[in-house]
Amino acid sequence: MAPALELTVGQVAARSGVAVSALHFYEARGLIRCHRTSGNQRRYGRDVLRRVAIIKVAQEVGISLAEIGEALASLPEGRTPTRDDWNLLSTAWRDGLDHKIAQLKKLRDGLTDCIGCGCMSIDKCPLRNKEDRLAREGTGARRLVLPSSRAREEGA
Amino acid sequence: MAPALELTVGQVAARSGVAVSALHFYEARGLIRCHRTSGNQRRYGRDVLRRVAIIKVAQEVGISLAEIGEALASLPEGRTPTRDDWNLLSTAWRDGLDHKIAQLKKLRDGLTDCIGCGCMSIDKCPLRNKEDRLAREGTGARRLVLPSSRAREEGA
DNA sequence: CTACAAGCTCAACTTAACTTGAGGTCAAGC
DNA sequence: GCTTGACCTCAAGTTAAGTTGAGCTTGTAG
Repeated sequence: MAPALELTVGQVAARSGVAVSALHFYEARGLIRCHRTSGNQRRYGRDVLRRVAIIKVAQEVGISLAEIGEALASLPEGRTPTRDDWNLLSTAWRDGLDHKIAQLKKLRDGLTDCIGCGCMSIDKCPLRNKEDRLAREGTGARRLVLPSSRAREEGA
Repeated sequence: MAPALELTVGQVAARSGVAVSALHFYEARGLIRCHRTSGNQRRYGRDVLRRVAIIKVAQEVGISLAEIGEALASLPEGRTPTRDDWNLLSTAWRDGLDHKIAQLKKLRDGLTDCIGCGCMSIDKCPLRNKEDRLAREGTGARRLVLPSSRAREEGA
């Protein structure tokens, strides 16, 4: 059935499961790109589907569009990404993803620990103590950030 | 050093690392609770620290305050949570957390797979195909939801 | 060759999760 | 007993991530 090389915005929306308006939005934020027909309509290369898939999965685990955009920026806009291109993105995210996985496990197992300790002696709770320690290191919100963002903040 | 049994809002903010305004906000949303002094000032029990710790960690992995609130609602407000109370919360979240961990791993390993396949044949990419399949099952946004929310949506 | 679904732009609206500010109260130290 | 920093309430502002709607253009199927 030889699929078309180019996809319309509606086709991308249908295949990726995100709304057309969201695709426009992602484009405005520089996360995806397309070229235009002579009549000014968007046409997407097939790699946009993978980009959108990554955007969606990343969002589901609490990564902001800004951070996703940063990571996706390492991919070439003009051509289909090569193995090395994806490799770059992957290594840029690996640490952050591992960290998040650890956070989730800590939450899950922390709750288990809470059951174990019965939360009768709150000071011994690993979950609480971790946060308490963080609090002593400074004030204000400390959010989990991906390596690239962390580096940016430290540099500032 | 016999720590005080009750904490002021400022002390909770300092120890938990969240702003006073955020604590007020969580209270308005029913996520935490306190009693008042004769002068109308908030006083918190020590278990609020664990609640806030859970709120923070859960938020970091993309769980909404509404969902966190639902889970925390299973904890007793009037007394220090017992082993069974935490157990209830834990089992309510276990599936959702496992699912999120799987999503994160898929993202991490999916990127690895992309490197493996070089993304030359996009149709074989496990990440993209998963999304594409989802898209065929209906339109609109499909977000990862915790079991309780999922049940609520299905009931509506 | 024309109807009409699909696209386009741009501005305004929405929800979540807070923060900021104004205007006033409480309480601990000197 | 007063001053000063911590609290209080309530309203309005902010940022992220989209959605919705109005008004206009494109392109394809009959």
